[in-house]
Amino acid sequence: MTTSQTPLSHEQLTTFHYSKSNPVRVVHSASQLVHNKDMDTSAFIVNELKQGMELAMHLKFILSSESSSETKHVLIQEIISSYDRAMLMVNWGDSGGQTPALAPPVLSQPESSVSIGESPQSQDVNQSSSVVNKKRKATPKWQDQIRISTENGLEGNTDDGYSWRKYGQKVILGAKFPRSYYRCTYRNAHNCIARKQVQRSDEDPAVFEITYRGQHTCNPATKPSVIPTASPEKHEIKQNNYQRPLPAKSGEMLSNLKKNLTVTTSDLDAIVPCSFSFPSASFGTVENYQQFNFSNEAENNFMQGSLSGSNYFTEWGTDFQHHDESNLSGMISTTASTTNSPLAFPADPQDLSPSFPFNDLGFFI
DNA sequence: GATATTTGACCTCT
DNA sequence: AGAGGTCAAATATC
Repeated sequence: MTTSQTPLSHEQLTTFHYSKSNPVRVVHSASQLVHNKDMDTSAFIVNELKQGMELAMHLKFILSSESSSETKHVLIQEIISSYDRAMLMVNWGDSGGQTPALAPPVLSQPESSVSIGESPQSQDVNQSSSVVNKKRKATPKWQDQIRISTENGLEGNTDDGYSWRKYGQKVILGAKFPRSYYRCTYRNAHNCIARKQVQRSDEDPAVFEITYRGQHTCNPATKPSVIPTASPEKHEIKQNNYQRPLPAKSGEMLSNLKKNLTVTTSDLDAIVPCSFSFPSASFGTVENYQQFNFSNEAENNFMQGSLSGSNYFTEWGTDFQHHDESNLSGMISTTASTTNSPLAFPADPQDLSPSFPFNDLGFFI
């Protein structure tokens, strides 16, 4: 047996959570979805502190209104996590850096109001930020960790726009559901080292925890426009009649959509910052974010279901316009927690809720 | 036939 | 030794 896989000097770990039952959409982390290698630690710290300030100000605004306690709680959580991350970065910088200079610190993930089962993997990641973490495999350098709990009504939406090939499944000790292992379909063709793990939450089977390792070095342009067939829960998907790729028409629509949604991630080895490009249409909620990036079934159901073509965006706009308080909290949470990735914000500030106060604060650097 | 998935075995790490 | 991660042959699907 040979191991053809090149050891990763830098890896990216990004964890997403999917839930169709969580009442609040929360990005648990403001980690660097868009991680720019040029963005040094101090910049991250500044970002986090700034984010915390913005959140605090918004909380103040919220407190003076009749907002739900849930919204307040989310804001508080985000503020705490923001400052926590900043402190971690400071500590990390002082530690002399076991982590390579280019690798951002592993970010702690304070539990949010959305209860999500932590996998051993993510626990390791969390611990590694503040405690000397002895991970197996030469201590991978986690660059990112993003967690999203979102309600979208679409179960098992774990597609991120990339094409994955399942290469293993493992029963994890203490976990009710097995963990599935995927790697980029273009691993051989393009030497793409991206991998991901998908595990269903014990606590909430509707929640999928997706952990990304490594970044895609394959050329996204070479990716097929059809939806990857890989699924963490194949049996379920079959039950949901999601066994086949999208119909050609839907695939084409998706392709067009994805032209506007460029997700470029790269390993630090490749020194290519992650970047997202979205159309000027509404963007900023986790829901939106997820619908675009993480919905395998979502894309399918989405296309086959109620939406067609540009409705994808229209729905967002509608969603924004009708966001109630709790949804707003999700938006705030999302935008706040992705401060480090400015591209995660709506391209147009108008896309934010009218009551969204960040517009006035020069949130963008 | 090509490609993807399944799954038992093996490898690495703690 | 045990757990997690990966490989690769067998199998399934297109």
